[in-house]
Amino acid sequence: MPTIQLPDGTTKDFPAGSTALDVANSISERLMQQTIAAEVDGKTVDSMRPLEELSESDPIPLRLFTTRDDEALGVLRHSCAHVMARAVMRLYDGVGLAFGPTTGNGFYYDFDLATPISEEDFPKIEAEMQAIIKEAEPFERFNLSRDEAVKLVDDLDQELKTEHIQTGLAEHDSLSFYRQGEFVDLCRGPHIPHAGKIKAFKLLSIAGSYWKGDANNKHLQRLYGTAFFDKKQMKAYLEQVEEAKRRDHRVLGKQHGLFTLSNDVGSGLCLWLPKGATVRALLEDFIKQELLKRGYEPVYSPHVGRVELYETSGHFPYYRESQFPPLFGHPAGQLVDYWKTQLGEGTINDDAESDFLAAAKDIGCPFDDYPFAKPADEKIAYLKAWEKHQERYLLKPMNCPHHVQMYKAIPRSYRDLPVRLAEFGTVYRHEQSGELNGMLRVRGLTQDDAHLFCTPDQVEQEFKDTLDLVKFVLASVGLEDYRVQLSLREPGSDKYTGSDELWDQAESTLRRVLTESGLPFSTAEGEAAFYGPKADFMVSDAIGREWQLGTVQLDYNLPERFDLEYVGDDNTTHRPVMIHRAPFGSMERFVGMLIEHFAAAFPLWLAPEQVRILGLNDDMLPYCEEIQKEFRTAGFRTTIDHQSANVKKKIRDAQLDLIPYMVVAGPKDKDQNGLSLRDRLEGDLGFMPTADAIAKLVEERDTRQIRQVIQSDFKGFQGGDEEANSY
RNA sequence: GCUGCCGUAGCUCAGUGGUAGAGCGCGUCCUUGGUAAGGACGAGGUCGUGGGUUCAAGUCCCACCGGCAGCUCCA
Repeated sequence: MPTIQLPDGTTKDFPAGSTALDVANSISERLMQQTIAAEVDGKTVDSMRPLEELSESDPIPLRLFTTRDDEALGVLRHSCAHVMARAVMRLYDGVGLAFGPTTGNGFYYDFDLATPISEEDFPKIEAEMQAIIKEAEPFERFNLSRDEAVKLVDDLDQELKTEHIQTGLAEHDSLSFYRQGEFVDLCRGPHIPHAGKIKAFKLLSIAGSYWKGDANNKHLQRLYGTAFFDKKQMKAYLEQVEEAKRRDHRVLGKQHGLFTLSNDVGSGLCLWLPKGATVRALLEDFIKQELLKRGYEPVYSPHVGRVELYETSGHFPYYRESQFPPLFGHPAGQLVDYWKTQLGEGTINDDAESDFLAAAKDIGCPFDDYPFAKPADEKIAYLKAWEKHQERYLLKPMNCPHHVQMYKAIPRSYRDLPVRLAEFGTVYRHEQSGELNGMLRVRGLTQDDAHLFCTPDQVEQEFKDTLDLVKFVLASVGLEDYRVQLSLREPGSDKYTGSDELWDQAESTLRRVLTESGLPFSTAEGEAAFYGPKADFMVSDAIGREWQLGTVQLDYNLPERFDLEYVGDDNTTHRPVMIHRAPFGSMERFVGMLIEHFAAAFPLWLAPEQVRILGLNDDMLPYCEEIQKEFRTAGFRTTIDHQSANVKKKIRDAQLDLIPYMVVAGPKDKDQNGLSLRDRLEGDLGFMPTADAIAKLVEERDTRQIRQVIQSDFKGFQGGDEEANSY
């Protein structure tokens, strides 16, 4: 007879075999109706399984998940994925099932299917799903031994499931399945009690994918959908998706002349047009001012560096795949580089080697004493010795090695620390072509970068100050809603550099400062950089989407690799600690995100064009110019609309151009030495003296007021981690 | 990088084998007006690039370049 403990601490005995639904029913029938799943010992479980099967604890701690809980929504969606798979199997022959997990916004299922599915097939599939839901059949769980499980999926002709049991699940002795009518699927669960709980669902898109995410594996068709407990929530979600499409920075960036991409310049190489450049320059100026106040020093570094520099830092050849190829001073450079790689991989033969030497000789490198008969590593050493005298440059993939050289340029005493070197540093990364996305993912980007070199004792204060800076700059553009992800090392893993002691110290420092800061944060084990733990800012935008922007990283690795030192108060040398930090991340990504956040309607302080002056007729042009002069003197970016059109047309154009303020100037305004002001949000504000209008705008600009953002009440959009329900 | 789809005027798009179209924008002229589109006329395209098929290619085929969606990746 199990004893159940509810979250409020009360305990109660139930007959053997009682389920979470029985417990809910004992409280009220209504609660039972709303119960979707349960939590036992911190794990989400089926509401229809006997509780004593689920826990050894006494009493058993139980929490009921109802339609109001996010956990329940995940369970619902996963069950809906099963319903979708069942519908697809009814409609098509020879459907192979792969995985069908939930995502932050819905679910998908991967199918191995000869017939291509297209969006035109969605109504058909949705109708079949609706029929299944109407039947409201229960989800029934059963366990099988490995052998029985293999036999079952074999009988069902599910080759992928067979493979998965034999490889991915090799360590499981017993495997769970769920049956719903004729549909049986290998699945960890949990599920909703019956299909009737799905009150709103929709298929969203079809896409290609690969078995287990590997491009060498079988190609699959992935069908995406979403589900909710009621139609209203789903409608809100779908509207949010539409709103996101309307805010696409690639469309708005083109429409408003913010940035452009050119085939001839190259993929992922963003061209900042005057208006976009204005926004960026304002943000950069703003940050520069702030950094000066906080003790940072500006530096500049070139866009290339010798390959040796990145060999020392450890980024070359490790990240070679995502770097632009090296620039070689000698024509044989590339040849030698290639040959070295071949030697390293052991994919060579004598003929190829002779060809290589002949080719090298042709372009001026006889290599007379090449160690022909020696092992590959001696040959590599020989070629490396040659390379050492050659020029080999890399477009810089990060700024740290350059800043490190600046630190090393002069001897440092503990009295000089912390040293804070800041630069808008442009770096180049050869991202895969399929990854490029407008300004959000590019190949040339400018980080609002800085490196802090400090003593171990100073780390805590510096980290605290950095958090404070990030909070301040985000608030200045109206981004107040964010959380921090603290990325820690994976315990027991050997892929990190630095002693356990340093890591423990670094991680506990970050954790302590984050806790004291009051910022919401979550931890992610195994997500740390190889050189140290980091704190990433996950920022929510106006319509509730989350973006990873700024980052703060502790680094014990580069100081070691570059042998950085300072002289301590004990007159011996010590190793400084480095902090990498970029509040915006990159200017490209940040401005791209801001375009979507504001839907290109930038607040007054950031608007490329702040005030547009509209004359009532052409006779007013001289007066418009007088007004413009006064606004310009006050530091505003303004233009005069010279169209020979009526004021309605000029206002419409200015509204569509998202200009924060319009000045309408007619004879009546001129007579009274003033203007009529129009706010893009409020409309006509009526007549006011020019000085008053300017004072009003100066106030709004200098306090960096944010007036136009719609704050969404839809939370969790694009949020949340993927949940792997399918084992 | 992989799979699929796409590439026509500055922008958004129509045009499926027989001499290139619309709307918006742009230019000129008329209009001179009070808070989201006044009117007329006009300029503008070797249809992404290179091959091929055909009497004939924007249209069909191939390759390349670029874009989009998804996958994979992101120091």
